[in-house]
Amino acid sequence: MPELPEVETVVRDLRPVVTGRTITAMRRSRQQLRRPWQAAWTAAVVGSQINGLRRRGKWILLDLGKPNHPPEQAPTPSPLLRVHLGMTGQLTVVPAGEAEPEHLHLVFALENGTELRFRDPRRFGSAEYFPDRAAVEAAMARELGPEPFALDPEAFRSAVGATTRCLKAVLLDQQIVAGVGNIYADEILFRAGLDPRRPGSSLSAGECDRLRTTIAAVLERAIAARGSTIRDYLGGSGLRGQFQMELAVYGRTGQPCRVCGTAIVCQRLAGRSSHYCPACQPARPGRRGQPLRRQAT
DNA sequence: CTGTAATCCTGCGAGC
DNA sequence: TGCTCGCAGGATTACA
Repeated sequence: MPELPEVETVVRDLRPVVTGRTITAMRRSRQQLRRPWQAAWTAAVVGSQINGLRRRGKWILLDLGKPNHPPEQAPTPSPLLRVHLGMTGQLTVVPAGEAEPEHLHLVFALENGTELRFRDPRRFGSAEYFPDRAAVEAAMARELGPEPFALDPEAFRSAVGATTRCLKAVLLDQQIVAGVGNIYADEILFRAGLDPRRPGSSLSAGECDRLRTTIAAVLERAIAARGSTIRDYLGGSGLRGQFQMELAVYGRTGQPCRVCGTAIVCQRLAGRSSHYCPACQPARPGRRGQPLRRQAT
């Protein structure tokens, strides 16, 4: 399930092999993705040059432009291709002759004989074309919170303290911090020693700061490991991630906590399966080390 | 405001 | 061993 570390890995893998390339042709499967591909987009994309590849939250942004027309001299606004990997999306660059896998939905032929391919078995992902990059970025600035590595301490304390929603819901809220999904939310809360059920407003300033620095630390560590491959995820170069080996709580229901040996609990929070150690993540501050013997439901 | 649940979708594992 | 069923969840939307 691609979250920020997985998306960042894809972007880092692909950036050197797609930047400066020109899209010479495009084809797609008959099946629609999460958001429909408009017929007019294909004509707009073909002939474009990929000027850059970026990540914002869990979104992948491809800056497009016309060859020999630098963005600042372009007569029209600079276009953008925006991709979301959803649950099972894979974005890779391969030689054009390579055998086509199942569930291949978008293929962009590049002028150097390679192809940028979007594969997504579950079709939770999306790809959209926007003629005006600035408009999309303005919309994303409104809808998405800050990147986790640039969190303002005071603004973060204020956002977390202002809500009674549980910490799990807070971390999944892309408006509070962009890029965290279910796996890393659980891992972050474990490493911060915070119970995922606690309301945001119950955190002390110190706990809030600890949560903020742990978000960045866990995501950085996961990026260094090229993300987590639970089942489907592949990086842009087709490699699996390695962070799944380091997961402390996610997917470890009933297994002993790696720190204290207490059985990891799984409970549904914010509509998602949430894993935590009842001893290392005490329900109330200052009760560290007291096993709660809570049963999974 | 907050939570819950349905929606999209396929693959897989548990259970019978 | 083969079937059904439930679950996995990111973003969005509807509703209690």
